[in-house]
Order: sequence, then C-alpha cells, then structure tokens
Amino acid sequence: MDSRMDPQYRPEIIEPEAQQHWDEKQVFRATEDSTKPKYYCLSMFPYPSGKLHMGHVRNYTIGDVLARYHHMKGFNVLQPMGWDAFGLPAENAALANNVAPAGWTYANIDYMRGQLKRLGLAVDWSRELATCKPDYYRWEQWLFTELFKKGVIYQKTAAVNWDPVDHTVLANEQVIDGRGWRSGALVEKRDIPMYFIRISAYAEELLTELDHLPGWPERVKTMQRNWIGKSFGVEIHFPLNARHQVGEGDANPVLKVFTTRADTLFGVTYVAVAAEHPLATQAAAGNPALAEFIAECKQGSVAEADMATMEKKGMDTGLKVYHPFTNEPLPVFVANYVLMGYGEGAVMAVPAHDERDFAFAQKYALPIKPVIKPAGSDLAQPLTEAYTEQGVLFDSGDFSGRTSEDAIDKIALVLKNLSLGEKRTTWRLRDWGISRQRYWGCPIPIIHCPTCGDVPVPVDQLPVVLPEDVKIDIGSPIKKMPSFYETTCPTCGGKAERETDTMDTFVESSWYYARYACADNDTAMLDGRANHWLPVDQYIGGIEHAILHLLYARFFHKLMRDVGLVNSNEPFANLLTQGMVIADTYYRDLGEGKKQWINPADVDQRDGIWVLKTDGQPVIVGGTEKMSKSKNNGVDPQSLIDQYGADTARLFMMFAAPPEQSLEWSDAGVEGANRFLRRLWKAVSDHLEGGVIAAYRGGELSAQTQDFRRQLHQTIAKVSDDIERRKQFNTAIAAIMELMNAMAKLDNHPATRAVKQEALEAIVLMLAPIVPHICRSLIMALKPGACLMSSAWPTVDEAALVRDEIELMLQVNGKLRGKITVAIDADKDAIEQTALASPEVQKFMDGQPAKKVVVVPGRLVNVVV
RNA sequence: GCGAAAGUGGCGGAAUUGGUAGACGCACUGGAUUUAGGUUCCAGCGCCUAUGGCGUGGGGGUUCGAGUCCCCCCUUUCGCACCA
Repeated sequence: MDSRMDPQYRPEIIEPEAQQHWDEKQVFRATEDSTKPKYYCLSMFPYPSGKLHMGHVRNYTIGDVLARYHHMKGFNVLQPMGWDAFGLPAENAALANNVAPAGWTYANIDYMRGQLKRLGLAVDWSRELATCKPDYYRWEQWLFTELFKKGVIYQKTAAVNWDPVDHTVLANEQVIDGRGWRSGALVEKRDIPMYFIRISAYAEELLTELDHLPGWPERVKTMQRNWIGKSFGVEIHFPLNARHQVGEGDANPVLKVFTTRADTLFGVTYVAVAAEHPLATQAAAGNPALAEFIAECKQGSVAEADMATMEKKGMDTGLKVYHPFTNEPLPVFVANYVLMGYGEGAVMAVPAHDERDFAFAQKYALPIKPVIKPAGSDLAQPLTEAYTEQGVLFDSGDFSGRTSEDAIDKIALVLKNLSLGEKRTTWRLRDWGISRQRYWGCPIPIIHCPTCGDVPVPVDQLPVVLPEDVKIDIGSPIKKMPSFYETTCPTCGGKAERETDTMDTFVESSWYYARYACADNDTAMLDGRANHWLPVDQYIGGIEHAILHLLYARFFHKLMRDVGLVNSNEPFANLLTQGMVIADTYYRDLGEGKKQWINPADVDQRDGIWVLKTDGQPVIVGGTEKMSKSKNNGVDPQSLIDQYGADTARLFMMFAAPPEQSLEWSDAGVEGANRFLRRLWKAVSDHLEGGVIAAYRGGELSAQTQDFRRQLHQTIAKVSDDIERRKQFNTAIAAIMELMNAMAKLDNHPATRAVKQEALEAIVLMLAPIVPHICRSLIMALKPGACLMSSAWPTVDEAALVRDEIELMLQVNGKLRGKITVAIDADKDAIEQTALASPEVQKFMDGQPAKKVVVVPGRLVNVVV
C-alpha cells in the first residue's frame, strides 16, 4: 500500500470506504465486558426536526472524539443514539403540510439517521430508540402507574395559557406579546386539572447531591441550586382582626406570609396578595372594581419572565390585617407581581428595604418606613431608593439595636411564643406538572371512572397506544376520538373514559439514557445491564438544558432508584455543556420594519461590500447570532460534508473554538481545516516516498532532531491532557499543527526519518478521534497491516523529555528585558547571580544594588531596582 | 425582573496554579512556482509620535509582577417551569 498511496486526499472515496468497513465489522457494538473499564459516552439525543443542524454536528463530534479516545485508551465504550421524537413541531408541521405527525417524524428520523452515519460516528446503532414508539413509552406509562399508586404523582389544578378564540391551550412559545400566535387573541390564564410529580419531595437530595458532582460545570450546579432555591425564613401571621390582648391570636383568623427578611417586620406598611388568593376573592365579592382588576391580572401568559417584566399594578382590597407586634392596621393590596405558587401567595411589603415594594409604594402613595441602617452610620432620609442590605435595626421596639441576623432569630422566637409564626424553610422549586393537552406525546395511562375515580391502567393493558393515523386540526385529535377515550373501568367494569392528555416530552428525555443499556428488553423497563453501564461517564449537550432537562433527569434517576430499577444516585458523572453555533446574518429592508433575511451561503463579498450572489446588489450585514430559521443564517451541514467530507467538518468544529464557548461559523475556517488535512495527507505521502522505515527505537540524533523528538513527546502529553482532562480540543489540534510545522524543517537522514516515522504514527493516532476516516487510511499506509480500531493511544517516552538547559525570562521591575539560559539543576543563588550579571540587568542597575530579586523556578527572574 | 456566564489584534481563539500577552488558524501584504486564476511553498503581520512607549470592555485597588485576584460600571449571550 505504501508506494501505491494515492498522492491526493480524496475524502469522497476513503470516507464511505471506512464507514462501510466499520459497519460490516460492527466495531462499535458494545457488550457488557467486565474485563475492561466501561466508558458510557452519551450525547443528548436529537429532536427529529427534519435535517441535522450545525449544533448537532458539534455535539456529536465532541461525543465521538471522547468515545474514540477512550476506546484507544483501552476502555469498553458505549456510545448510543436515539430520537427525542414526541413534541410540538410535529403537530405544527402536520398543520402546515397536511401530514400525520407520526409519518413526518418517522421520515425525518430515517433521513437524519443517514446524515449522522455520514459523520462517521462510533455509535452502536443496535441500541437505537425512538421515544414515540410504544416499545419505549409503554415503560414510561408503567412507571407512571407505579408512581401514581405510591402517591408520587397526584392531581391538582394549575394555570395554563388559554386562547379564547381557538379554544385551545397554548405553549409559552405560542404566546407572542400576550397574544395567541394563530388567532392573535389576548391570552388568558386558565386553571385546569393536571397531573404533577412530587419533585419537591426530592428537593433536599437534588440540592445536596450537587456537592457530590465534581464532574459538572460549576455554573450548571449554581443555576440548579438557585432554581431549587432553598431559603430559610420566617412564616409570619398577620391577624385579620385587631387584638385586644396578647395571646388572643389563636382564635383570630390570620393571613400567612413568608419572608426571608423578618428583621424588617417593623417596616411593613402594607401586605400584598396574589390575584388568586382566597382573601382577594373574598374582597372582590362586593367590589366590582376589584373583581375587574383581578380579572385583568388573569390576562397575559403564565411565563415567569412575562410576569416579572410587566408593569407592577395593585389595588386596595379595603381589607385590613394587623401587625403581629404593634397591632397597627395595614392595608391589604392585590398585586399582580405576587405569585400564588410561591410561599403562601402573600407577602409583607417593606418599601424601605425592598426594591419592588419601594416602587409600588411610590406609585400608590403608601408610607415608607425605614427600620434597618448600616452598622455604624445612619440612613440618609428620605430614602431615594430601597436599602436592601442587612444591617442594624432601629424603630423596631425591643429589637432595635440588634443586627439583622440576630433579630431574625429573636423575632421568629417571639412570634412562635405568640403562635403568630415560626421559622420555615421554603423552596423555589415547584412540583412538575406533566399534563399536556396535546396529541403528539405519550398518553397518560389513567382511566376516569364515575364510581372509582382515577384508576391507573393495569400493567396487562399497557401500553395505551397513541393512534398514529389521525387528521390534525386545532386541538388534539384524540380528544375527539371516542374509539380512543371510550373504555371500561378496570376496577368496576363500568363505562369510563380514558385520560386524553399526554405527558410533557421532558418525561421521555428523563430516562432514555438508562434505556439504552437494555433497549431490547420487552419484559421490563430496565434490567441489570443498566447498572453495568450507569452512571453515564460523560454526558454532552447544550447549555440551554442546564436546568430543566438535567434536573428532571436527575430527579427521574432517583425515582427509578427508589422503585429498585437502578442502584446509583445520579445519572451523569461528568457533564460537558457545549456552546451554540452562531453565524453572521444578512438582510434587506422591506420597509414597515420588515426584513428579508438572506442565508450566508447566498451572499458574497465584492470590493469590500456584501452582495447577493444572484443579483449582485448589496445586502445589509446584521449581527452574529445563533443559527436559526427565523434569521435564515443556518448553514446546512450536508452541503459542507458533500463538499469537503465529514473529517473536514469535524476538524473545523473542534478547532474553531473550545467546546463550551459559542462557535462562529466561518467558510474560510472550513477551508483552513481542509487545507490542514491535505497537508497531513501530503506529509505522509512524501515521507513514504523515501521507502518503508521502522519508527525510531533509539540511537544517536542531531541536536535539532533530538529537540524535535522532545517536542513530539511533549505534544503527546499535552494532547492527552487536553482531550482527557481539559476537554479542550482546539489547543490539542493547535499543538499537533505546531508539531507538523516543526517536522517540515527536519532533514532526511535515516535516523531523522525514523523519528519522522515515529512522529507521523503518533500524529495520525492522536488525530484519529477527531478525523477518523483520514487517519484510518494514513495509519494503514504508514504501517502496512495496521488497523485503526485496534490501535492504542500513543504513549509518552519520558527519556525523550529530558533536557539539561532551560531558558528563563529576565524581568526588571516587572518588565521583560531579556532572557538567560541556565542549567536545569541550577539553584536559586546561581540563577540570581547569572541574572544580576547579565548586561540587560546591569543597564538598569545604575551601580545600585538590587532591592529585591524574585526567582520563579523554571519560569523567570524579576530584579527590582 | 430574577438567576448564570462571557468581553483579549482586522477575525476565530491561546496564555492550564498570579509569572514571556497574542500559540494555532483565518484574513491581509510581499516574494517564488504558474500562460492566467486557483493550488502549493517562503517571508511578514497588536498599536503608536519606534534605541522607547502603550496595550486584554471602562474606572479604581492588591502585588516584585494582574488577561488571571478584589470593588464599581458598561455591553453581549443563555435560562426562567407548556420549544426542545
């Protein structure tokens, strides 16, 4: 093969050849082999939206590099792939194109599977799963019934976005500026019954276990901690009637509030309740204006970001509550910024020490009463803004003079003695509502019986199969399909109706990682193989999943543990959150604020200005944004692969940016990646023209070749560390490029050629996880008979790293002034003497002795004069 | 609004533990090769008033030494529970 090696790099020939070979030999098939350490490498599975986008290519290349690297390091690697196949886009596509969601989804899966295979991923396709298939979701339904029986799943009402024109529930993304996306009608909040999973019961464990996940990015853990939001505070009861003596509180009805700032209790000037609070409903009964205001509060979407940014409004209910200590009457307001779902749905308002309350008090001319001041100084009054720091109490009765921290404890104690409150822990985390009023999802396995109530579908009647042959209109077709919902009660045998809601698609993605271990099991959700492979050793996916998906999956793992399905506590040992793929945007102004977005592939730069290729007329350059349909700035990976091959696509993705950062698309960068691969091919081809030679095993080398060999082994050490520990592939590639540049300067003596053979073998193997197809061809050319998939990762020859001299930077007063060369074992005194004697230092000493000399071993000397 | 990150040449980025700022690549410039374009190869490439000085979003601080640590500010991005 060596002498007959094609002098041209032809990815269109070698890539299909390699893929066919791997496929036929089933080299990526994983079996439970306990003789080797296991490595379960998982990338977040794709939603089958139609075709692969660049984000997928990036995600799966990162995963593949890690999987292939660990394979070369001797691990038994599992890398599976599947489809997160239920979801809203299938219903939208069905409406737009008049096709059934199932057919659309399956066609997309088939197409995208082909695309993934063209990337050359080391995936075990025998474990492929799709969440929309009954053999997957039947186990989700089974677990639902188990959890329902345990009381972990329960029913209650919750607010949804209701479109009053289309008579349908809208997802948050279907609400645009408070209106339904299709009807344009003002959206309302509506309470409907839904099923909830008690994630709140696991809040403490979900929080504390974060401390035992060293392989997770700190920022993801911080976001999850904040999301769970454990806060220590005080529940305070405000009596609804004035008290005539202490201790009367017991029989007096109270309004409960929760606060983390009980120290500000004497600064309360009003209380505010949510629109849905019983007290608000009670007050509205005889107050039409208030009833109207409460109705107005129910307009708009349920999204928290919308609620938080809307104008803060309120209305006095006319009701009063009484301060638990001073017995002072306080007005009760209904406020649109108080959330019924958090704490007690009521807050005590302290305008002097809370920004929102301050703004609200100014708007409605409510009193602002400061009670906290910084330690050792006074507050400038009147306040121009809320003082939100903790400090020292004043004007607070017996508590004046205490610090905030001290006062919180003391106030809680006194309240407890009065039976008017106590210390409490609350959580921001709410139970997970999993009911969706949509069609394309996993049916909730519940039967509503007029006599027996909600009955879970018995195991022998599972799965409840979602009918796939349907016509899509506004609203879920199974809600209008008696053949689906008419049934009999499993308990009493009487007429009953099936639940027609489906589950949140986050449920499917909360346990798929475990199912890959035993996707072929048709008698149980999971078996012993799950415990062999779990936890996932490396999970890779977008940072946008930092909270919801990753928290739900952690939660589900604990649920599965507690029904005996898995024996570990956490699903993902190491997490890598990859950044977005972004690209420049181009547009033309159509007037009236409308823009025509133009794809980057259709523009060209001519004489410094960007023009549309088809008409040569200029276009406007927008910002660099996430690749998206709306900005038409997506670059199709398919055309990239067709033009340059999968290896170029993979190399560009890995080289352009470190995995956690966003990656900017660049046509020129792709060219550069391709150029490097052609140079690599040519380097091997040129080297082999000199004839077959064995890799260097020892013997005399010129100083230059010895230096190069040291660089080779330093590079092996660096690349291994970059991939394994730092997961920073761009610097690994850069180091290999540097090594290639250095190699090009070497001579062709036989000893040097042996070192080049050693270097090229190492370079090809180090690049193999990133660009496997070209490396398969090159290793076979370099070492006739070699097989890439059985080649081991190169090892560092410690002897090659030895050196006897080292260069130190020379600084004077912290500024670089020169360099000195010292023996590797030179001590501090010797280095200091060499530095002080150097002409660079003498120039600045001016005959004076040095004030100080700092020696940093192996790095630099700093002389202070 | 709340929570979390990130700002370094013309561009993407490097600098791993407070110790040579700008590795590697792109773009650009000059040269060689070529009928020409492309390719390939060689060299140069932070800025300035250039034997020196200034430079990591802006302002202050700690240190012999700061892109890195601390305080304040600005900008951008991500998430916010029914998009996945």
